Amino acid sequence: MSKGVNLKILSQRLNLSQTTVSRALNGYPEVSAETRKRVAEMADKLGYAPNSQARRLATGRSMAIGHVIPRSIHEMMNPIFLEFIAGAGETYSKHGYDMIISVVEDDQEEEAYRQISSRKKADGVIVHGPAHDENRHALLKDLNLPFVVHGRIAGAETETCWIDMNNRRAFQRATDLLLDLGHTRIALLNGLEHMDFARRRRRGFEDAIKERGLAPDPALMRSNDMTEPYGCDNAMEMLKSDNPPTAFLVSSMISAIGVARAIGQCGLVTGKDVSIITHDDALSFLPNSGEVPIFTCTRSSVRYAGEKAAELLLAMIANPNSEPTSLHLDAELIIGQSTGPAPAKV
Amino acid sequence: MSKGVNLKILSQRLNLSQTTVSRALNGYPEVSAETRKRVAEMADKLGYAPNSQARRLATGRSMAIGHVIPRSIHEMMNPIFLEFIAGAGETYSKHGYDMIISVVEDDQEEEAYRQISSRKKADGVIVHGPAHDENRHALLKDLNLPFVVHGRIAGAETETCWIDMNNRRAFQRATDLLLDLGHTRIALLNGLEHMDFARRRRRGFEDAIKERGLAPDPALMRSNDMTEPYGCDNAMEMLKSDNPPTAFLVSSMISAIGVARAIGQCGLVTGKDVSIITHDDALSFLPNSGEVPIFTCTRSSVRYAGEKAAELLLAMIANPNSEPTSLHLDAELIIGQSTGPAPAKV
DNA sequence: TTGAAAGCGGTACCAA
DNA sequence: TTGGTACCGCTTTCAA
Repeated sequence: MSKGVNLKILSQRLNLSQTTVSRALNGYPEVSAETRKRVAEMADKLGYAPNSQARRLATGRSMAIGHVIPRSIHEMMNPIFLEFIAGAGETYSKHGYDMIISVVEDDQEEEAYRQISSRKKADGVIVHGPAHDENRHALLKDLNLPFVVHGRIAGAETETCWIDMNNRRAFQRATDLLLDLGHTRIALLNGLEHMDFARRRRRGFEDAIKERGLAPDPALMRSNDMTEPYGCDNAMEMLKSDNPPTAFLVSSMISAIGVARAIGQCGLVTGKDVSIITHDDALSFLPNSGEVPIFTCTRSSVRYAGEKAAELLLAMIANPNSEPTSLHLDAELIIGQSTGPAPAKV
Repeated sequence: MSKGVNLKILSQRLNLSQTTVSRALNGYPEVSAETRKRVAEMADKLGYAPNSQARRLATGRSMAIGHVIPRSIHEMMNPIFLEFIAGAGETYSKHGYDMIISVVEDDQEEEAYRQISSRKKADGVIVHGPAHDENRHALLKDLNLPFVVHGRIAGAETETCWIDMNNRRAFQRATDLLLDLGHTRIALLNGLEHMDFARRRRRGFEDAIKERGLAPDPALMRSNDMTEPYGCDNAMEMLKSDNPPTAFLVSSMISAIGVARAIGQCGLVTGKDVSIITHDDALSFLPNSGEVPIFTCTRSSVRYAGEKAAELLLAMIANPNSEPTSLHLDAELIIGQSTGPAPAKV
C-alpha cells in the first residue's frame, strides 16, 4: 500500500532541497558522493518513484513511442505485427520508454497521428505496413514527428528512416532455387500487392524467371490476404488445372500450410510431387525450425526487425540532427523438407 | 507545422481567462453559450489541443490502461493476445484512453506492475493469461491498481473482476458431440495445463467422457504450447499407435491445422476417417467461417472479449465503489466439415 | 556542492 | 458567468 511518496516528502525527510534530491537521483555530477548515497537509500526505503506525468510535463518529452494500427493492417498482419511489437517493446523498456498503441479505423489514422503530435502523446512513431500509394511520411514530416518505417516507402527511401528485409532478393533467390531444381511452372501466392513488400517480392519472382528466359504465367500468380484458406483454395484450383504448377512460392507460413493441405488433399506429397517455399517471419507460434525445417523458406525475424526499428527511432530522437540511417536485412534461405527436384514429365 | 498553441495563448487571443476557456472546452455548464461557441471556434482555428501530460498531472489520472505481457505469455498466446488487444484498444479510444503495453521478461512482471502503480503510468491494467498458481491479483490489490482478468483466477472468482468464456462447458459440449457421433477413442490436444483455461477445458472433456461411463485414456491426452507442429507430431504419433483415436479435440486452430496435416499424411481423410473439433478464437487471419466451416469448432471471439474487458475496467475506474461485475461468455458450437460419425470398427 | 524559485500546461477551488 | 490563483510533481536555470 504505497503512500504516494513524492519529491517533496522525500527531500523533507532528508533535509535537502528538491533540487539536490532530483539531481542525485538523476545522476548529475555535481552531487557529493555521500549525499547521493543518502538520497538513494532514503528513496529506496520510502519506495519513491517519480511521477511520470510530472516528469514528462517538466521535460517536455513524453518518453513514449506510438504505434498506430489501422484496422485493415491489423487484420492482415496481425501475427506479424505483434511479433514486431514485442521486439520493439523490449528496446523501449531498456531505454525507459513506454509503448502506446492505437488501434483505429482506417479513416482515423491521420487524426491519430495529429493527436499524438498535438497532444504530445509520443516522441515518435513507427509506421507499419507501407503501401505502394503512401503518404504518411509526408504527414509525419509536416507534424514534425520523428518516425521509422517498418518496410519501405517507394520513392522516399533516401529521405525516410526505415528498416526492411530485402524482399526482392529473398524471393529472387527462392525462385532461383526452384528453377535450379528444374521447376518451370512455379506459382506465386503473394500478399496484397498494394503493399510495398508484396510488390518487391513479386518483382524478385518475376526477375528470376525472366532471367532464365521464361515468362511468368499470370494464371499462376495470386495476391491476397495471407490466410490459410487463401493458400489452400488457390493451390487446389491450380493443381486441378490442365497445366498445374510443380512448385509454389508463398508469402507467408500460414498460407503455405494451406497449400500443403491442398497438396495433401490432391493425394500428392509435398516436397516430392510438389514443392513449396514460403517466407518465414520466425513467429514463435509457428515454428519451422527443426533440424530440417518442415518448410524450405526465406527467413527473417520480424521480432529482430522490431528491436532494431525501435533502436533507430530512439537514436533519431536522441540526436535529431543525425542523418537518417536505415537498415536493410537479408533473409536467410533455408532448405527444409518441402522442396525437391521437379518431377519428371509424364 | 503546428506552433504549439497552449491554453495561455488561446485564452489571450480570446481575451478570456484560462479558467473560462478550459471550462468551455471541457463542457462545464456554467459557460454561456456564446462564449463556448467563440472558444470552440478559436480553438479550432488555432488548432489547439490540450497537452496530455499537463492534463494528467493536474487531474491525477493518467488516462491510460496498461497491459503487461510477460515474454512467456507472449510466446504462447501471441496471435490471441493481439486480437484481444485490438478489441480492447477500440474501447479505449472511444473513451479517450491510451493503451500502454509492456513486454517484459517473466521475472520482471511484478516490477512492471509496481512501476505502473508508483509512477502512475496507468489507471488500471488487464491481467493476461491467468495460471493455476496465480498471485497477480493479490499484488494488484495491494498496489491498489484496478484490474480485470482475461480468464479466471481459480479461487478468486468472486473477489476479482474477470471476463472469460465457459471453457469447461464448451469442451464438454464438444466432447458430447463426438460421443454422440459414436467416437469412443477421443484424443485431447490441450494447451499448457498450468494455465487456468486449459485446466477447465480438460475438466469439461473428462466430465463428458465419464458421464458416459467411459474412462479418459491418459495416452490420448497431451498438453503443450499450441503450435502447428505440436498438433501434427502428436496426432501422428497417436494415429500410428496400436489403438488410435478416431477423433481429436484440439485447443487451438493452429494445432488443429497440424492435426489435419498429420491425418492427411497418414492417408486418412479428416471428417471421415478421423474427426476434429477445435476451439476457434475467431482470429481474422485464420478464418474458419465459410457456409460450412472447415473445422467443427467451439467459437468465441477474443476480440469481443477484449472490448468487453476494457469496458468492465473503465467502468470500475469511473465508479470505484461498484461491485465487481464479471462476464461469462458461452462459446458457440459450430458444425463444420471436420466431424463425422465414428468409422465402423473393423 | 546546495538551494530558491520559476516554469511545464493544465485543472479546480474560491471570490467576485 | 467569469476570473484570480493555488496547486499537480518534477526539472532546470540562476545565485549563493
